[in-house]
Amino acid sequence: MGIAERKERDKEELRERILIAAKTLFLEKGIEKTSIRNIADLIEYSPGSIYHYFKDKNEIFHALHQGGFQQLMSRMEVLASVVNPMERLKGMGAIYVQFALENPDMYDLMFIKEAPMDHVSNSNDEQWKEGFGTFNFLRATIQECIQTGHFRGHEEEALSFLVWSTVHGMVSLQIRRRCEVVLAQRQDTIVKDGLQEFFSILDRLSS
Amino acid sequence: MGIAERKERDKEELRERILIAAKTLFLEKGIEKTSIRNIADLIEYSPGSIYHYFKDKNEIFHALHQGGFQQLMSRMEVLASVVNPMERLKGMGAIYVQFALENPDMYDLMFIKEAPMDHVSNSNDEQWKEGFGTFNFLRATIQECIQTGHFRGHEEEALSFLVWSTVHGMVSLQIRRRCEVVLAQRQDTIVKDGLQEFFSILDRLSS
DNA sequence: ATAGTTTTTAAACAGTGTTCAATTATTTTT
DNA sequence: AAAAATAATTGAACACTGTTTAAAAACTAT
Repeated sequence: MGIAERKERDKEELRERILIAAKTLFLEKGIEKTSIRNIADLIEYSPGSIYHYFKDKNEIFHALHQGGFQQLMSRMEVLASVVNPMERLKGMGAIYVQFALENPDMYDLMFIKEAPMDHVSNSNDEQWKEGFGTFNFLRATIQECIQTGHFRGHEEEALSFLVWSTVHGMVSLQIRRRCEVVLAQRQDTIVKDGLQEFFSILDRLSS
Repeated sequence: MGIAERKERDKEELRERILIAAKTLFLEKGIEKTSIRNIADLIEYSPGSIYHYFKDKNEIFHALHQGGFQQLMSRMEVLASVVNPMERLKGMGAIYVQFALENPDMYDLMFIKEAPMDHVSNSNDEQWKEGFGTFNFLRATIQECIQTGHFRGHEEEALSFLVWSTVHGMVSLQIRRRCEVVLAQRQDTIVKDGLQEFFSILDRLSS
């Protein structure tokens, strides 16, 4: 029964090729301008055949944005060795912002675009449902901070959401070009400067 | 020469009718699903005629999102009577979040969608370029806070951006449905809870 | 009434996501 | 090896999209 396995592998391989083509085009032109026909052209298949591997266009981009989470999570892993939870927390913020600014399109797909979320709510998506590892990592770190006497009087879950929101807010205003007009002269540094302000606030809260 | 004026008024009136139709459909179905043909159907004109009043689809939504800023700004005006800058700052946060949660589609258009920004960068848009009133109001308030001894050691512009980012982050994660999966059981209250955490941090910073 | 100007329209262009019957390729059974 | 069954692939079609443009209609000025 090795044939069935080989066919399985072939199918998986083509699926992967579709994903790679989609990612290439998406990073070049963005989601909206990447059409099924573009993807089909690139892998030299007909447009219809793609629908044997993915239910629709959103499923393709949902699959792509999963890879992004793995990337982000693996970047966070260097922080496992940081024992001080407050330092680890700041490290997470720095890595998060850096990831977003270095991969704006992928970040957009992961945290801003609505396209992939249609799929998350429909099919009970393991990668999301049972965790979203990065956010749980943040929660665990903040819990540790609280246990070591920081953030007195704050509640872990809501504070975690607030911290996430703060870094997300900065990078998403930048990515979606809301700084261009209002902070034109400081566009390039404003996110890093804002992050520094955030760090100094965190420091002030810990004592 | 009253005829030319009447024609001017007629033209302005149809422009307004297009805008109203666009807003109606946009709030019903979202930007992407609102087509020029939909708008034309609603005002009982041909699709082509719309292009005599607006350069393209983005210009229509750019015009719409201007109205949103006026709405938000007028909500902020009740804070003019609040003399304590720290109280005014918290009031701004509350009003901002409330506006976003009550008008999620308009907020989306104003601060998340990329569509209207294409137009902002091209034509030098007065409403934006010479101000974006709400952000300047925030900056002025924070400057006042600093002058009255709060936020010692912080820089006004970067801190203003950070504050804006924090509230924007919370509401945009909510609007773009990133709380559904990761904070499912607390979806309805998490933004208000996060805002409370934020306020208590601000309080802690002022003493 | 005629000429000139604006406004409005229908048709066309080039594209989109998606579906589906028909074709081709491959595997299994006889 | 030939025939039957299964799976993969295709091209055409459907119902849309934003936008352009030449022609028609409506209106104003002479």
